[in-house]
Amino acid sequence: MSLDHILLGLLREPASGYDLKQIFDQRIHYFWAAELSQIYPTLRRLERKGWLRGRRAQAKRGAGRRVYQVTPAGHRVMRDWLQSDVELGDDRVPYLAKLYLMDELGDLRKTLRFLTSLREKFASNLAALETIERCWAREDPSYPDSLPPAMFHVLLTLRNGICMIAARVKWCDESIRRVEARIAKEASHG
Amino acid sequence: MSLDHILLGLLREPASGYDLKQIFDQRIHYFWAAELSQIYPTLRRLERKGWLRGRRAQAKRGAGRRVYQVTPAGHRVMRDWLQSDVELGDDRVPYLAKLYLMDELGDLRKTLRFLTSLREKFASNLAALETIERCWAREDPSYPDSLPPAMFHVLLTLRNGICMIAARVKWCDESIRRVEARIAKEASHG
DNA sequence: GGGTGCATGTAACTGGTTACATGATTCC
DNA sequence: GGAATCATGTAACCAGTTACATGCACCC
Repeated sequence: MSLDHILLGLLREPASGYDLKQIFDQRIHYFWAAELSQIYPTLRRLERKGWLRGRRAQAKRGAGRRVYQVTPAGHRVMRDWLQSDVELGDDRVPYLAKLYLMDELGDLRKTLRFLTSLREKFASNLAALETIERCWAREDPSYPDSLPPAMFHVLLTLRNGICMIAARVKWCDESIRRVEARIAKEASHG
Repeated sequence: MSLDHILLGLLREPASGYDLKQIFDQRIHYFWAAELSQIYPTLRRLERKGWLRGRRAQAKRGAGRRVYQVTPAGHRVMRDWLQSDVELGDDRVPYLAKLYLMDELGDLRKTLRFLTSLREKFASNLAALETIERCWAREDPSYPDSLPPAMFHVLLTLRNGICMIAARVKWCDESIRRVEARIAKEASHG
């Protein structure tokens, strides 16, 4: 279960469940998601296993917060995971499933609209990631080659996000051209 | 639930659960997976809903097989799904989670080995998809621009698979270069 | 007094995996 | 007789989502 290991990894810095949710949403959303309702019980479980230690702390507002930190045992578990075999992740891609079956509609203009809407979404995701990259480059004029060690691995993953979404946008453009060409052909000798 | 709709879509041609499993594994593995233990109960459920009709048929070997076909009601459900909003799918990418946290190991050679092994896997996936594309091109000299309508949408998804995996390989290469450069720098003024 | 943000949780459900169980037929 | 392939299923489990519940504090 990767979520366990990700939490263990992120908790080198002490943090609460709420803090971790922010990290998921703001910093690593392009490769992992987690809901609070999954994070809280998972933290409790990892604590019971002795991989985390939680302690009460003061909240900015409201009642107390519970801040966790990884234990030496938890740290070992995480390091072992880091060195275990590569897991590729499953590729269930709903938009491809739809597209694959879309000839059923017998209307290429619908396919065109579908691809256009996809492209829009991908393009806005891409813009968001590129903004992050630009911020980094602005803060550090030597970007990307003299980053501190801790940031270097983050850079590699961010670059993955950017490369992948850029490839999606490019594929949308290629596909849109193909569909348009086919529509034009249908119209001319249709 | 996309699996329902995918099965409905694939069952324009009558097929058994076993047949469908072959289709998942051989034809659409690059965007969807399903186990027999999920397929069989799902088919039963869709039949109870009146979206499929199953009938007994003779098996090549062994006992009888059960062959399903979509009903008009099921067909409508699938068409509605095709025209519903784009679903992007979640991106939980275990290999990026690992890489993100891998500075923890404090050894760039481990990162390098990780990326090399990743690249190998992606490259072999890419080769498999490109083989499919080459077979198509061989069978049809006008590939990819004069495909029959039913195949056109399949082409678009296959191209997505190829573009995405190619982008992964390219990102691995970019990353490997970056890691090597950093290792070299460490060694020279280390 | 009401909205927003901080903060933690539970319960029911869904989608999917792993392991197990069964049995016929064909090929070696 | 044994392995491979065809063929269908059940049960237990796991990961993750959605909906719900609670409550404090600060600002308007």
